Amino acid sequence: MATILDVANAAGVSVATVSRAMQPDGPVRASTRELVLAVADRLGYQPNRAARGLVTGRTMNLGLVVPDLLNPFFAAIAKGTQLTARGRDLSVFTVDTDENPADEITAVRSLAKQVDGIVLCSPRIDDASLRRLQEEIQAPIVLVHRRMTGMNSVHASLDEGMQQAFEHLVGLGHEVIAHVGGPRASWLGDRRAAAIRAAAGRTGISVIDLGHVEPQFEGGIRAAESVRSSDATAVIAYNDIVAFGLVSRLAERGYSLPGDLSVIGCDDVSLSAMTNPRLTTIRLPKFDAGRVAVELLLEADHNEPREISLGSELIVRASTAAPRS
Amino acid sequence: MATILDVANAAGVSVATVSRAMQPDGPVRASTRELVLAVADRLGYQPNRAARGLVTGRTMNLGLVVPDLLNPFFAAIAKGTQLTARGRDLSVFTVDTDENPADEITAVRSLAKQVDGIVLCSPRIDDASLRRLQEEIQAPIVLVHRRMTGMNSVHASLDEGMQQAFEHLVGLGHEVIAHVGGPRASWLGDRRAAAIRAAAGRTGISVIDLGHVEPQFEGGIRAAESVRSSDATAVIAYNDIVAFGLVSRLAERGYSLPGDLSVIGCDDVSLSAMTNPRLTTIRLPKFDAGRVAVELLLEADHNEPREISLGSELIVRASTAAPRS
DNA sequence: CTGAAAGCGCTTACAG
DNA sequence: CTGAAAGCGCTTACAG
Repeated sequence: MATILDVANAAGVSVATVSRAMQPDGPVRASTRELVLAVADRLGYQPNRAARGLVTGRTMNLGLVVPDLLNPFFAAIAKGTQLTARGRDLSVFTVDTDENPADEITAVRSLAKQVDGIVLCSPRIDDASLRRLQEEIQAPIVLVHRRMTGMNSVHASLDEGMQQAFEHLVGLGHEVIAHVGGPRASWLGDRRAAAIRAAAGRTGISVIDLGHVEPQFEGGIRAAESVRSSDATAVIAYNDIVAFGLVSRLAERGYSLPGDLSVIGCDDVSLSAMTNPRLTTIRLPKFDAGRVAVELLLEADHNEPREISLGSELIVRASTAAPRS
Repeated sequence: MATILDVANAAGVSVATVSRAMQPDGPVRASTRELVLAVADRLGYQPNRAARGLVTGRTMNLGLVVPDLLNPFFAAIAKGTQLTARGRDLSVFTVDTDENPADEITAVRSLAKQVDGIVLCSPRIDDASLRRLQEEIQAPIVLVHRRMTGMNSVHASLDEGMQQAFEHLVGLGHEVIAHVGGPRASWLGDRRAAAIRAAAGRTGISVIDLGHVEPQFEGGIRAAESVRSSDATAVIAYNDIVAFGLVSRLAERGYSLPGDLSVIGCDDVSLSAMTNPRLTTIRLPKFDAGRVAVELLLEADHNEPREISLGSELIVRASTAAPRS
């Protein structure tokens, strides 16, 4: 709990000099810096960042808001954000809103004063609220996996991955596939639907829309029945977790996968490579999305927001195969 | 970016009065508070917590240090910590050390000044370093899933769960089981080994020690061979992830689970209920561990550290069955 | 290169 | 109940 004054006294200099010595390029005589640093080290002095932030206006803190840390997709983004931030000597406040949209607003508001910027991950709030929030606070925000004109964002383009998925399926001999969608009116959901339409059009595969489910394991369970009663020989699920639910229920119903049905997930969550069968999925940037978000934040120009689009790619594993003829 | 002075001016009172009005039980006339609060609300005033912390000595921030957010076990603990903290109006700095012990020390040090306490989760550093760290900083630390005399901690007792696991196996008709251990010299690992010895002794089951593997999916893959060549009809894995690796490789080798082999994991990570077959596992407190850690931190008495032990329980799912006779 | 002083946004005795 | 003032730990013009 040594303070800058303690160091100054012990070193026989003023606090101003200590302050300068602590800065890599502060104007101090080399020998003075050496002395100060030695004393600081001996006393275990760590500058109080809050006090520093008060005067510099830079807190050296970042805020990270995610809907659910238990969702490995967000955990990966959080990890990317953390590690990148730490590499730049930034601390990060993480808040898990537990999928509660109202909490996103609260979180951003309370974070606003104590951070230099906020990474807002897949916000569930509507466009209007989002825009209002942005105008209300002064800290720059960067959106992850959501886009909004006038705001900084980094998101994934699903197009490449989806196109690859369709080509993969066509190559295997599939002709009709089903799509199990996630929550309605989710930004990512809309993007996904568009990517599917585009890929379907290009490959000539026909797509059966099986409607929307909650983006959880249970959603997949619930969708299994409609998949069974459809003519599809393959199914693309909203995300990996939904795919797991699908696979699980189908297996219980006696399906042998991938022989009886090919399943493709989305996200490439770490567990996708651990299930049985291992899941073929469309990999979305997670760690990288977090990394880029931090970089964007640091060079954010409020007047000229940037939208960064990262790619996606199909990861072929064992849950897809040729259909039974 | 309204400041307390802005509010004071707009309300025609002093900053002291604004400050008091913002505190639930501050000594202000009711009508004054009403006025101030209205003005504050209109201006979107949010007190600067860093400035407040500077004078009160309470930052209203907590630090959370975990080895790996991608590990769903730690993600759950992080979530429990977050949500509990938020319920008490505390913000939490999260740092992911990426399994790097040295970073634990760095993280705790840099956090020390800006938080009221630190939740240190499953630290990988050795006892001596841990103790040194504790003495070096002034902020209270509470250990999660690690115990150290003289420090606050919340950890899980594996005894109940392990006993239940053995009884379950005995009831099914198993007589010899294998144990795949995790990293040597891990605190939790030692506890686990002790719990197994105790349970084995009580139930009369004989245990084959299959050595240590990395606590990852690959560890399970690697252990599969020795499991196959052993006489065990059931296996207890270090954690769920290792169990997944085991199951995966065994399935590839043509094993039908649980008929050919019963598998029990540990942790009850969310994915355990999503795999095929669903994993029987020993549930360890995760969310609750995080919650209790925060509570402990708030009432922490440096002079009289407390050690809280939470229970464990067997969750029977589909990866265990009677052995083929 | 160095120090004295002002000030960042708040809270809290101290007076009234 | 309210205000003026001091002070939390720092940084940064401003002088030297």
